[in-house]
Amino acid sequence: MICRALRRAIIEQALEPGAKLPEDSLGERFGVSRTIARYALGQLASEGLVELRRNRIAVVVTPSWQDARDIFDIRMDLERLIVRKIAGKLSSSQIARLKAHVEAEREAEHGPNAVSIRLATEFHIMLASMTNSPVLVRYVSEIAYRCCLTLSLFSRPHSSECGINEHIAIIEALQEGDANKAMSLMHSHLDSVANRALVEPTPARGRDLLDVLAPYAEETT
Amino acid sequence: MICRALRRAIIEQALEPGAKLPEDSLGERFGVSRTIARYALGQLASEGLVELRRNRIAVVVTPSWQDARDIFDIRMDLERLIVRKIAGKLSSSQIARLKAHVEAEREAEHGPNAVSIRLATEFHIMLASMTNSPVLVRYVSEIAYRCCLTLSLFSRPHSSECGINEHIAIIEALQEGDANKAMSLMHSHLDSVANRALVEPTPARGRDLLDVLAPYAEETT
DNA sequence: CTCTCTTCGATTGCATGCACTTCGGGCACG
DNA sequence: CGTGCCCGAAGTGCATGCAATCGAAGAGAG
Repeated sequence: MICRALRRAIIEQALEPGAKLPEDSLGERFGVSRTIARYALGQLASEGLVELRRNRIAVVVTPSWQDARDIFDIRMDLERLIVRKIAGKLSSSQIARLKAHVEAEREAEHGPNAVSIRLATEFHIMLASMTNSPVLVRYVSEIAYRCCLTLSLFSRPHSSECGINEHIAIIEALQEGDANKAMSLMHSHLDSVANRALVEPTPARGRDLLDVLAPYAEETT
Repeated sequence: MICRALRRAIIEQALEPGAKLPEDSLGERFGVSRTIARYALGQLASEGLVELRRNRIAVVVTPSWQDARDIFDIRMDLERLIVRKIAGKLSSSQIARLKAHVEAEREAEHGPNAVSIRLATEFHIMLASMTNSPVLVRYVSEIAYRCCLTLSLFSRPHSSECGINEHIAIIEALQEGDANKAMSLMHSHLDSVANRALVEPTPARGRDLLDVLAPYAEETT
């Protein structure tokens, strides 16, 4: 419960990376005791959204550039696996649900950026859930959520419009049962998201003093 | 700590699927309070090794046949990704560590079955860790551990000898830097493990009355 | 004015207490 | 002999208390 709320707050960037998450405050805010808040933090930590440091306040993770690349790599493989699994096997009601979701994406297109990012993410999770593979759903959810974080860090001028058309194309390929086409569409979709979004971080724009000084520190060691 | 111990107990089948895990007993056994035991159970649950039912004693999960297939599917993809990532990029010390591990596998070959299964599993996790991708390590670990459980359920006459030679072949392909060869070796390795191990459960041999009756129950709903 | 040390409030780590739920054995009854 | 019910023991869900730890602000020295 509180877990879900926290997760949403994080992926919609209401809590930006680095934000502190004291157990008391969370508990008080949600009307539960520290025990519950603590449990939620543990869950989120195991999903890689929260960083738990011993004896210190938990914080929203700040994914590194390397993390981002890793995660996108894995995501690419998993999502290709998903479309391969479900291509041509979707019921008409499932297709309808997908199309309805894309419609919702289009409506939110000019709304708040965080919402459209979340919707785009949920589209992928919806696809995953249609494989009826709980593990796959969990992994893709987790990875997709972390991609949200990453996108918020490394891509200021996010524009998701093109993504919507690609979603539609993927649905059509799935409907036709053309697994290879769907896989290559998904591939290029994710690839374009990654390349559009993941602009190599300008080392100068360090959010944190430590990050900026890291390369210099190496010389002195 | 207690988490690691429990995990090992589960994957070595000291605790077989369905075994009850009361918080008090665990805490007492490990000399900690319920709080810690409870936390460990939560972790293991999020790894899919333990099933947490509200107000009821936690139990070691009993993977279904369908779960097993799903997990092997995903594993196949992830492990192919791993060898693709590390082919030709391993240092000589890494190669040495891999070979040493295989040697350990060979030594344990005629020891207790559970140990050789665990070693075989750890070989794959070792490979994953060489990608330097924390997420990949976590997923493969989790999946591999669950495969242990699955193997213990669906394959009585387990023989891992052939697996050892395949491990060696994979190492050599990685050393040569032949990503495609390594991937196809890994593919056939996992495929043979899956097919050797995952004998379709004979419906008659229901461990549990509920399992047997499950298909019939659907009609009545 | 800056740097360091110290101290105290803030926060976590863990254990324990209490209320509620579930389980299992015994007992009455068919 | 089998079946249903009931109640005590066992176990979980959650809150809270206490000690240990961290960190930020303030005092003091240079």
